[in-house]
Amino acid sequence: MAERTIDRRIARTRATLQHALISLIPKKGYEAITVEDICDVANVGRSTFYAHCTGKDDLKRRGLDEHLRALLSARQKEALAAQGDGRARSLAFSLLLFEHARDHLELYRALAGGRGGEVSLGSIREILSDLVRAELAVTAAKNLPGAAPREFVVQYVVGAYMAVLTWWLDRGAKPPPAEVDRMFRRLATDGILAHLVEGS
Amino acid sequence: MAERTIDRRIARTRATLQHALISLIPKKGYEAITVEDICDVANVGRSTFYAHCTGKDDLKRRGLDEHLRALLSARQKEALAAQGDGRARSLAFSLLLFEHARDHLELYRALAGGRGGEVSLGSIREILSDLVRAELAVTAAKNLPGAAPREFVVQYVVGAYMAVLTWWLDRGAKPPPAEVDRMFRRLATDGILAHLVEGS
Amino acid sequence: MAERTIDRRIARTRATLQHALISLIPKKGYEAITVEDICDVANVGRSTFYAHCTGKDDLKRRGLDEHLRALLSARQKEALAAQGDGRARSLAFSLLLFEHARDHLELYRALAGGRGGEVSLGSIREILSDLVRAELAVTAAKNLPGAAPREFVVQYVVGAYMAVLTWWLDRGAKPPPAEVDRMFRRLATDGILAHLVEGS
Amino acid sequence: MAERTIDRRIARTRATLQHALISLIPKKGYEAITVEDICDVANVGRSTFYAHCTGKDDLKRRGLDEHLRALLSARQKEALAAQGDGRARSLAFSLLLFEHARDHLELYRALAGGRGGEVSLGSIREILSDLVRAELAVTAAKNLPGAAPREFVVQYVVGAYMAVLTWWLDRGAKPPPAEVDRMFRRLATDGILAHLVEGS
DNA sequence: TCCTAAGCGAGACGGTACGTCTTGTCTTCCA
DNA sequence: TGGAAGACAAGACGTACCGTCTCGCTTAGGA
Repeated sequence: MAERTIDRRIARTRATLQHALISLIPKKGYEAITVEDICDVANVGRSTFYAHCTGKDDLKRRGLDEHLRALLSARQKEALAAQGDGRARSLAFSLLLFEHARDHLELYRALAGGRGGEVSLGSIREILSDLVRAELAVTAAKNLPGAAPREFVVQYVVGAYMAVLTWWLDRGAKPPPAEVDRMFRRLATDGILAHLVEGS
Repeated sequence: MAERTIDRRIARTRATLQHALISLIPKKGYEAITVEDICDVANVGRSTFYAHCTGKDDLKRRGLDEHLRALLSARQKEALAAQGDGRARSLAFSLLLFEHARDHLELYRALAGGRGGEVSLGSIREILSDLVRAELAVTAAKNLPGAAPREFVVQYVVGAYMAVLTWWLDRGAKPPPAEVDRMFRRLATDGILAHLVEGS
Repeated sequence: MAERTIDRRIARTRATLQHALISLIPKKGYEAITVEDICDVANVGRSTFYAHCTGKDDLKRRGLDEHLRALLSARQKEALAAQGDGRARSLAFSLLLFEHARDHLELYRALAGGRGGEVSLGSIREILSDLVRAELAVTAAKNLPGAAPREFVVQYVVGAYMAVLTWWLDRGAKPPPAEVDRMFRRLATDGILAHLVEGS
Repeated sequence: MAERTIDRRIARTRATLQHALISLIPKKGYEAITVEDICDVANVGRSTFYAHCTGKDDLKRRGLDEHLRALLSARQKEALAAQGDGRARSLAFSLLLFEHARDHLELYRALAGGRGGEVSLGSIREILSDLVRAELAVTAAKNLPGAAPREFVVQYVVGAYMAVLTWWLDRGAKPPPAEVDRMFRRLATDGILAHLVEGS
């Protein structure tokens, strides 16, 4: 069979599975979903499911990965390119992702909320780490003696961001993205002491 | 039967179960452990297990959490009480937990490492949140207008700490606790900008 | 737990499974029955099923085996004991089994009919072989030179009997057992030539 | 494409499938063979397989049965035609099949041996039944009163033959076909009593 | 001292999800 | 246009855990 035709069929099945998973998450919660549930919704046999991924987690990861990595890496390039003032433009992904999360609120809340939240966000975490790592490589000219290793800072920033994002989503994403973004970047760049004594 | 004797028996069984779980974690990883495994190691019948807790997670929570909460909250009080200078003493739990993690490296790495890491650390996260929340209640006199909500800061700090802790453990906890603690608190209090431009 | 109590519980479950299988055979035919069907009828979990037998065939065999071997070996002893005239009493099992089959017609037709018939009858075949072998050991004084080996005769007789029994059951067991028994033993003892030329 | 060419192609594919099945039987046993196995060996797509037959059993039947039926019915006709003395020539298929089985020992043992033996031999049984039925129609002039129905005798003879054949094959087909044939026909025509008291 | 109620081990059980396997259908392309 | 390739839906399989349960055994107070 022609490769392209097959590829298209496969891609369509894969997409159906992704969509089935996403549509189920709000109904039952990620943890409670079974492979059979997904197959039923997607009108797909169990064997087909396992022909495409090794399990529920794998399916989720593949979907999220492709989605996010495409989104972020594309727009991140612009941000990095347009970067003049290190302070103003640093952590460029932040606003981008807050906005994206608000636009796809259902999906994000489903992924991040409740028990399996942290697991689900593993992929986002990795992607963000890549971005922050790249950004720091530009921003921080050299690895100063006595300073924390660059990877340490990466983990610090990404960990903080993920926690804040999750919390914001769990509360309904009520403050507008721009404001959350401002708060996060202020804490990240200036530290909590500055925040505590002066306010914004 | 006398209540006290019974209580003692019960406590002993409970402790045996806790110990069985902890001893299994390094061997198979938390996720892979089954209730039967625990019962086998503890020489306990399934029914007894379920007489004491509702499942694996419950057992873990009761054990680890009580343990940690006792450890941290006790010493945290001293820290809070002795707190004169907000800068020097803030985030008092940090060094304490780094040290504790290094002392029980096997256990922590088992909990934090690999796949289910974030899930397992959920309890620690909650405990830390409580601590930071309490600390901020003292440190930050009022909720300044324009500043981030206090809970936002809590999530930020705890998220960053957990990420850094996990990363440190995954790397083998090589830098000494005191140094990691210093790096973390520097980033947290003064922000990454200070870190980037000046060094320590 | 006391052995007897457990044994009783186990025996009851086993019996329930046997009964479920037997009750299903007339409805769907042996081949079409799934393990899940049996479990549903028996109100038993899959795991319990597999704790008692290795599969559908095994369940069937265990049931049939116990049942028949008990029936035949008990009554066969009497027959052998009372045996005076080799001609009149030979192949003593024949009438016994024809009658038993008619009394439990549903069961036998279910087992013997259709596709899996021969498979199902494997156990009966073995049991009968044992009986005939024992009978020949008494009847045939010595292994005459030029004659067929005794085991050959055993296979011959049992094969013929099984075929005749199956055929009779498939036709509804209409001729009375006594008559079928007479026909079979006549053919077996005197051969088909005698049958063809003289009649009974 | 010319019809004949197509027909030839079809026939060739069919033959390839047959051959694939036969070659697999000794390796895995009939029951364990899957359609995919056959397709792999035959270098044929699944769709092609199902274009030629409805399943594994169908393929076996078409192959083995045609083969045997051709072999037996051709030579059987001669036997029936040349039949003068009912005793000497009766059960003419017997020697023929014993010889054929010995010549294709591997195949027959695969079919007859072990578990699924009787199932696989179902086809042979049917063919033999047809032959014996035909022979009896000639030999036994009329349905004598009191005698067993003709079909009863057919089942009796075929059952006995199949059992003896299987037993012989399972033992390695050691006695030469002629001898087994003699023993079988002696038992069949004269009965076991004659065998027991006089020998050959 | 015996009695009695609880904790406990043992493990059978009903259930549920898993990942694997085979079947038979269907679609697309190639020769 | 027949056949190869193989994706697919369907669904049975045997396994692994789960959480519930029933059963006796032990054991340490209160009678």
